[in-house]
Amino acid sequence: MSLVVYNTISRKKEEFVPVTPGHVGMYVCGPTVYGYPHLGHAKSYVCFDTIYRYLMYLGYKVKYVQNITDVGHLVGDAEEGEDKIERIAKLEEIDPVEIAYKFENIYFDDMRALNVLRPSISCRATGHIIEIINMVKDLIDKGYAYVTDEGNVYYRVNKFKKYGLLSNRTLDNTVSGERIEVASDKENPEDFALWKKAEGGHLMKWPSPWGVGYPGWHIECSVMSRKYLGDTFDIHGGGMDNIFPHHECEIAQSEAATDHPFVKYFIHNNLVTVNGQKMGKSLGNFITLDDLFKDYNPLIVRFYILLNHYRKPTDFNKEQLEETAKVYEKLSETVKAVRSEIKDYKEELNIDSEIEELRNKFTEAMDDDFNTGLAISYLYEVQKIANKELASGKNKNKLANIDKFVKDLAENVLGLKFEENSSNHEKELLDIIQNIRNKYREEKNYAESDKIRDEVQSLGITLNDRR
RNA sequence: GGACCUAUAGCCAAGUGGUAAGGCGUGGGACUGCAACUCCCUGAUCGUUGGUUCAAAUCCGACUAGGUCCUCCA
Repeated sequence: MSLVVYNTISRKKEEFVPVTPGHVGMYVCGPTVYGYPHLGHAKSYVCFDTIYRYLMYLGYKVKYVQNITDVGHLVGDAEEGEDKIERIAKLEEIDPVEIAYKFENIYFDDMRALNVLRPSISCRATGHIIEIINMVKDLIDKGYAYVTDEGNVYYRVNKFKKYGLLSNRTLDNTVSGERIEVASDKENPEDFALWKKAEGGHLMKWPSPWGVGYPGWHIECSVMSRKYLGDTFDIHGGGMDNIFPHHECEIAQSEAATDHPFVKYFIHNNLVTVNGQKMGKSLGNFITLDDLFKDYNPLIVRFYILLNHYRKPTDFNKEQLEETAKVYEKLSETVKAVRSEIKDYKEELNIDSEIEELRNKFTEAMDDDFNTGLAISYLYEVQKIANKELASGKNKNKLANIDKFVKDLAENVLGLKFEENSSNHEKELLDIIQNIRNKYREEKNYAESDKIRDEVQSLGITLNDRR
C-alpha cells in the first residue's frame, strides 16, 4: 500500500511521491497573530499536525515549515487601510510587536494543549524583510512586477500564464473591487501588491528601494517557503479559503521568481461552521480556543476534529462535543485498564494476528488521503477486543499488542493521549473507598454501600465495581 | 454573476461501479443485591430528478438546500 493524497491542483487523489526520496518538505500557512485562535485554526492545524505525524510514522524525514504572520494585513479599503496588528495596538496604546508576541504565545499555548507538535521551523514574516525585498526586486527585474509613482509595487498578473489554474478561475470572471476598492495606480485591477508604501502614521514599516513601506499580503509565504524548503517542495497546506487569492498568488510569485514548479501537492482543509452557520465575529458565534478549553479537555476537541475527514466541513455543536467527550472517556478507561493489567509484563511481544490486521486496516485508512474517521473506527474495534480480553482471557500478550496499537497509532499518529492525569494518590484513595464499599456489599449492608457510591458520584466519580 | 466544497438512519460519520463500516442514542437480552461498567442482538436503498451501465450512494446532466471564495480571515 502506498500513500494517496488529494491534490487541489488536479482535484484528484494522487499517489504521493516526494521530490527527494525519503524526505518531505511541507509548508502550512500559519496564523496572523493579531487575535485569539479559534476553532477554525484548531481544525486546520490539528489536521496538518496529523498529516505531519503520519508522514513521520511512514518513515519520512519531514521538514515542516509554518509562518507566523506578524506584519498583519490591510484592513478597510486599499488606500487608507491600516495594518491589522497596528489597529489593535493604537487602540490599546501598546507596541504592535508586543501584540504580535502576545498572540503568538497564546497560539503556541493553544496548539500545545491540542497536542499539536511544533513545526520544524516557525518563521516570522518580520524576520524576512530583506529576503522579501530581494524577491520583489527579482520580480521587477524579470518584468513580472512594476513600481508605481506612488511607491507601490504590484505583480503583473497578465504576464503569468498559469494564474488562476489552482483556483480554476479566469481573470474575466473575477470581480475585482468586490470588497476592496481598486487602487488607482494599478495597471490592471487584478494585479496584487508585493510592496506597499507606508502611509501616514503607519508604524510597521521598513526602508526599501521603493521607499519606506511594508510587504504585500502573499509575498512572505513565497519567500520563506523558498528559503527553508527550496524552489520546489512537496506539500503546501492551508485552509480552503486560502486557495484564492493567497495560494494562487504564491504560485505566481514563486514560479516567476525561481523558474521552477512551486509545489507538488496542495492540500486544503475544509472549514468549520457552528450549528450550520459560518463562524464569524459579527455573527456572535465565534468560538475561541481559550473559551472552549475552559469547558473541555483540548484533546477531546482534537478527537472531535479527527472524527471527520479534513476535506469535509466540520459543523460544530456542543451536543456532539459532549458525546465525543463521553466516547473519549470510555476509550481512556479501557486503555488505562489495559495498561494497568500489563504493568509488570515484560515478555517479548509476539505479534497478535487479530490486532495486526486492525493495524493494517488503520494504516490503509490513513494511506487513503488521511482518512482519520475510518482509522478511528478500527480503534473502536480494538477497544472492544480489549474489553472482552479484560473481562475474560486476560491474555497479556494480546493486551500488550493492544497497548502498542494505541501507543503507535492512536497516540503517536493521531496525537491523542490516554495517560493518567489525576493526582498520584487519587487512584489509591479510590481503591481504598472501593474496598470499603465491597466489604459492605459482602455483608449485604446495601444501605451503607449505596451511600458510599452516591457520595462519590456527587463528586463526579463513578465507582466501577467490576474492575 | 463566476469558481469551489458539502448533502448517507433520530444525531455524528465511512464508503467514488457490484446490492450500505463504525460511534452515540433507542429498544431487547446477559451480567448485577439494585445500578454503573462490559458483552450480545436491534435501524437507512444513500437531498430531488433525468441519463449512462448487465449493475450507481458511487459516473454524467439539471434542480434544491447549506457553506466558502472572488484580492484581510484556518
